[in-house]
Amino acid sequence: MLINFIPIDYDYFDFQGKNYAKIIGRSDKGKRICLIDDCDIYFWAILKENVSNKKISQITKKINTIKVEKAGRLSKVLKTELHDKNFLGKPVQAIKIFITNLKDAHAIASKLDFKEIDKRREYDLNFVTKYIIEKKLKPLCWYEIDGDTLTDEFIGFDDNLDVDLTLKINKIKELDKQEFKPKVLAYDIETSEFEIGKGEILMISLIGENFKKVLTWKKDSKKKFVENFKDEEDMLEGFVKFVKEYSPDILAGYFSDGFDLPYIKARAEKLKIKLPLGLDDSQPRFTRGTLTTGKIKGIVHIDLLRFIRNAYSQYLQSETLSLNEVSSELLGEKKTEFNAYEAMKAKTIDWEKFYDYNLQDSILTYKLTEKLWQDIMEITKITQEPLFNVSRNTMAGNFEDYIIHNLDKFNEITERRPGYDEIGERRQRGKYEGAFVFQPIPGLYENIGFFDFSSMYASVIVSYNLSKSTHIEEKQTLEKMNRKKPSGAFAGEYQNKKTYFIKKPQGFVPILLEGIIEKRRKFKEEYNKNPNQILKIRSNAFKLIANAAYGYQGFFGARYYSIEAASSTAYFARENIKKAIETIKKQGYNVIYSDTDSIAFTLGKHTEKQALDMLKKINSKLSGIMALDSEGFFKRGIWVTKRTGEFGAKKKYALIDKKNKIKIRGFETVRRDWCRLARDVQNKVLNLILKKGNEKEALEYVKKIIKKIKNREIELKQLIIKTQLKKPIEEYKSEGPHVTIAKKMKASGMPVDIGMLIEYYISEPETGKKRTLIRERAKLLDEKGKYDINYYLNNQLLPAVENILEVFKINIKEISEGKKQMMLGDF
DNA sequence: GTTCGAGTCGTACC
DNA sequence: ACGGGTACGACTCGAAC
Repeated sequence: MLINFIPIDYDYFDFQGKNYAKIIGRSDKGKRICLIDDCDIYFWAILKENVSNKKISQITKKINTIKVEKAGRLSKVLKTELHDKNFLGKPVQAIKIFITNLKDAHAIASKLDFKEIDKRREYDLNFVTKYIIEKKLKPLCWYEIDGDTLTDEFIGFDDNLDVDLTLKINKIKELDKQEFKPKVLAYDIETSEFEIGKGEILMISLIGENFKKVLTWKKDSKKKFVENFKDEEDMLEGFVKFVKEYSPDILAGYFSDGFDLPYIKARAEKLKIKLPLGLDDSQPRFTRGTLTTGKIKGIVHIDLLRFIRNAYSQYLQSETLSLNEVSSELLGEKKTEFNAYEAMKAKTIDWEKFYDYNLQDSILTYKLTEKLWQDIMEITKITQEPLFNVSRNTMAGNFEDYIIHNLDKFNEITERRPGYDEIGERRQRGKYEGAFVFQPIPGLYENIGFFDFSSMYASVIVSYNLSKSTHIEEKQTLEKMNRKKPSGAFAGEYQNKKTYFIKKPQGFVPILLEGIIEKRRKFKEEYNKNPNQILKIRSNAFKLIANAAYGYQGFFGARYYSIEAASSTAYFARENIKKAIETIKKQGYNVIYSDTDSIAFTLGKHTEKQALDMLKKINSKLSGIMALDSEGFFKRGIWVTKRTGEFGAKKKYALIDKKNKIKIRGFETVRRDWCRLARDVQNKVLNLILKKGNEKEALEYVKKIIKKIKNREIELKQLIIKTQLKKPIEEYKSEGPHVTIAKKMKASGMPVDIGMLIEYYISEPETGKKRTLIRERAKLLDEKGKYDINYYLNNQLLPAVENILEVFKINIKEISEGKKQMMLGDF
């Protein structure tokens, strides 16, 4: 039987002691299909150098007899084969050991204690990853499947499986077809308490295509979309029923790994009911760890917050990743305004409003899933790991998956994941020197050019062949190359010592990374010729993965960890940027700033064309695939002094382009832990100065605001300070204002959780007290009190503007105090 | 009791 | 435990006076 099929969810099962893959997906007719496939299970024993053939056959014989009995299961070695392979770029002889059940790979591997065996590898890859690599049945790609309906051996296997058809795979053929729109169901719950399982689930909303429901047992409603149930138990069963009827490919929530799904499970357990959400009626399973993840068999549970946090957040302006802010930025739509907590506390709940509110959350989640689907799908296709993992992976994790799924091209055996001890050692290793940041001279500059290296760290890794498998110690270099100077190597640096990387052959990590950069370049070029959304998303997906390579190699949890490669990446980046700065200076330009991969300079008497010609010249001399781009030319820019000392502050500047578009970096304006007033006034000041080229209007404006603060004309809303609670209250060694407020909140029964933004304002000190700590004056928003004029002047407004005005030799602090004296004099 | 530098903490840049 | 280092700046804490 032939069908066109797209794999969506992967799982495996044991049958008569063997592992089989179970793949859930759709046919091109929209039918839900389950495929069963077998797959060789094996791992590798890498032999030491120069082991004799006689010895190898002796070992092999012994290996063939290994048996392990575990968990009532007898696992054994099926056969062995000797192969020429590569490990970390070096040729090795390795025994391929075929076994019956992957679950026992660890146990069998630990029995291989022959002194001729150097390393054991790939017993730590999971079945699904191995299966995808072996059979090339990649997630979210279309295939023509030649399969058989189940024969005697599997009969009855799919009796309890909610699919239209189950086939056992014979042959797989990849198709060109690309498009796929999954069936998505978004969900969201509302509860009476925040702590998981503590309160009741009041309602659950569901949104699909032409499908909207709010399930509740609290209060009957005439709204068409509200389904009434007699109690919570009944509602939860109704939830399962609706999900099963809708039969989605994806069940999407927002923070649903950490809240909605665990809550539903906790309540079901408490009420002693089952939650057979899986296609095989299994219940959701949770993995433990710092971050819980909820898995449903056959349906891909996606927590959009996880994806956004890992893949997207660095490109968002939102100050928090709350559903409200993210939706507002990405969709231009907000949550329904309704304070459930307040309403419940006051016991005056407008249930109709509450239902609308609950529904809107699912609507936003559904729309966000639609909006981000192409991104998730592209990354899934590139890394070839199942959607469930990709939607939760960090970008470094995605980069590692990409490597693992492409190692067969290099005949490479996969390196193992570091163990507990190894991670400990890696974490103890000292840090290394990072990026170069130019010390700016404060001032207002005109006609500024901005150059930056494109994907600098990734292109350094490729250009200097920096990776675990290409790294060599100095001694080795000298010996192997039989030279006094290691000219066959790139000399990097780690902790002030030279460390070397072979120039040739190119390592597999740099090769793979070069491929990613190359594809990114290609799709970007295509997009520029023919702008369409898919090309943009595709180019962006490759960019995201490329940019994770550097962090990956320096990350202690990486299979291909190389602190020397990471350190040397930063080192070569520094060398390159400094050299570019020197070149630009030599051409008569004034370099005013540089951070990591960018350089700002004033044109002076040069034209833009001359600057671009210089750019070409610089590019022609750069190593490998490195490239310096022009980011653009700006009318004006401002750099200020540090608060302490007379030097220019790094990572703080503002620019205005020819279209009067302003770009602000590092200033309080873009910091969420400053009050709205200080941020807005600073923003206005920067705007006025950059647009006009002088400070006059800005100064008048600031004076006006100072007066307003002194006259208590500022609304409290403008004075709220928001600080995130980063750890449990008890763990703070030093108690800042936000910790004090968090304590207060907890004491009054308000929900306080790690990650929360704590909001407060600073009130006047009690009379008589001379010196008080800020935290003693910090107050909750609904606590009565007068805002502290001095605090908001001296700790918020003036610090935000004084360094900017100082560029024009204005001392706003003196002006402010002078006014104060005058005012006092008025009385 | 006040002063001041070190340490803690949060947030931003790239 | 779930990418990296660089940097600013507020605020607390505690030693030194």
